[in-house]
Amino acid sequence: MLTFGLMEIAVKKNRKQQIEEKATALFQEKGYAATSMRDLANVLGIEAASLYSHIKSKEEILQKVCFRMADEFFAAWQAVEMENSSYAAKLEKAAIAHVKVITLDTNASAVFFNEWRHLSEPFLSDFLNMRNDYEGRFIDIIEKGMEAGEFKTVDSKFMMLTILSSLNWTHNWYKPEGSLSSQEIGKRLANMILNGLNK
Amino acid sequence: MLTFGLMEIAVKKNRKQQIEEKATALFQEKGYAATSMRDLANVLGIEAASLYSHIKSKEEILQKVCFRMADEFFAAWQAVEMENSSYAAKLEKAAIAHVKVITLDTNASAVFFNEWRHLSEPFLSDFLNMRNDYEGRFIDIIEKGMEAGEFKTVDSKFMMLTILSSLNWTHNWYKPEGSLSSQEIGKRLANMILNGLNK
DNA sequence: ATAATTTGCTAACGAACGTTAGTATGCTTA
DNA sequence: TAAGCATACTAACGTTCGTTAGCAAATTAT
Repeated sequence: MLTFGLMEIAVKKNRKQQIEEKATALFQEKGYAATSMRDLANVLGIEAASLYSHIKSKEEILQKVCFRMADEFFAAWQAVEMENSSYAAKLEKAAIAHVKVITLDTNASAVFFNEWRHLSEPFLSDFLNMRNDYEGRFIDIIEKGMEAGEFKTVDSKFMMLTILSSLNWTHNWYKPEGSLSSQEIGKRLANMILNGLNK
Repeated sequence: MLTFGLMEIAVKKNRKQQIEEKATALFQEKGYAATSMRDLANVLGIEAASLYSHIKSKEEILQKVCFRMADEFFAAWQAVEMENSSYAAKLEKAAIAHVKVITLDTNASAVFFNEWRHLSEPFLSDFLNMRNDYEGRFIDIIEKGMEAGEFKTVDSKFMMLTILSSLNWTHNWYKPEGSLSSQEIGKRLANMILNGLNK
């Protein structure tokens, strides 16, 4: 059967990818520290030692997930820089882009948000520097929007933390089969952030 | 020396409490699974086995922290039920009360928010039921505020998740020595939620 | 004064941990 | 057909894990 043959090839060519995928799901569910290599092997139907034909270490998986997600968040920012009307529009673009990255892989996002502290140096410092840089971009929009008289004069860092917490939390409840698209969720969150709940 | 004598007594009377406090700090810092009883003992300057003169198990500490925090969140809700003007005012009261509980112990809050999944049954189910109940109270305010024409007609669950994510995130950045009081933070968050960032 | 409680120790338990070494099999490529 | 690569195995390593048993000293309560 041709399809079967192709599937077999696909499976074999991507065994490492498969390991990372299952590991990501386990890290999301039980946490990095509480997930054992034997747990992971069990999900894949192999022995724990066999994993090491494909990966260097448990932490290598965590590193891959964390830095791949970081890359994706930065890459998605392109859409924000192309927005040239208002800062409100820029913020909406940022929200949509950010949420889009999260919804494309909620498991990896959960690991990115919750398990990064298990990175060892120098990865931990690199990670925190990137996060700082990223958060700075949000602060930038808020402050420029304030200077332009578009936004209320507020504590920009406080506002960034509030905004990002709302956006990031989507990883915890978004379901691809739900009625809301990723884009729609980003729009609604941006609307909430900009206009609030009051009528 | 009198003071020393009193300190000694205080220390001994509260050794269990002291263990829970240090454990909470470690769970916050490294996560529950990555914190060993030997880590904990080391912080207290004793042997790991000595901990078991005071506690039944590692998980017992987690249970205590999680359910004490849950109790406090529910207790703080009294203030919300006394508010009888608008639903916006009710929501502000809820935000202030919620943030107040978090800021009184950010370490315990972090454990409450991030480590509950390591609870075993039946504690895990109990915990999730309580959380569901609590979230329902926020949904209730939002929906009644919508019916009263006070709030925009929105997805109430979506809104609850967005609001609570902002409130909960304070555990991650609040510092008692900072310039904002707990009350002030609650007010600002409520204002953000109700009116948004737009001028 | 004595009993009870609190606090801590050493030694050790079985289990689980991440990982390595060495080997075997089958598929892909030259 | 041979070489190389992908995949997985068994066996085991040293380490760390949460926890128990049994004992000892000091403090507190009766």
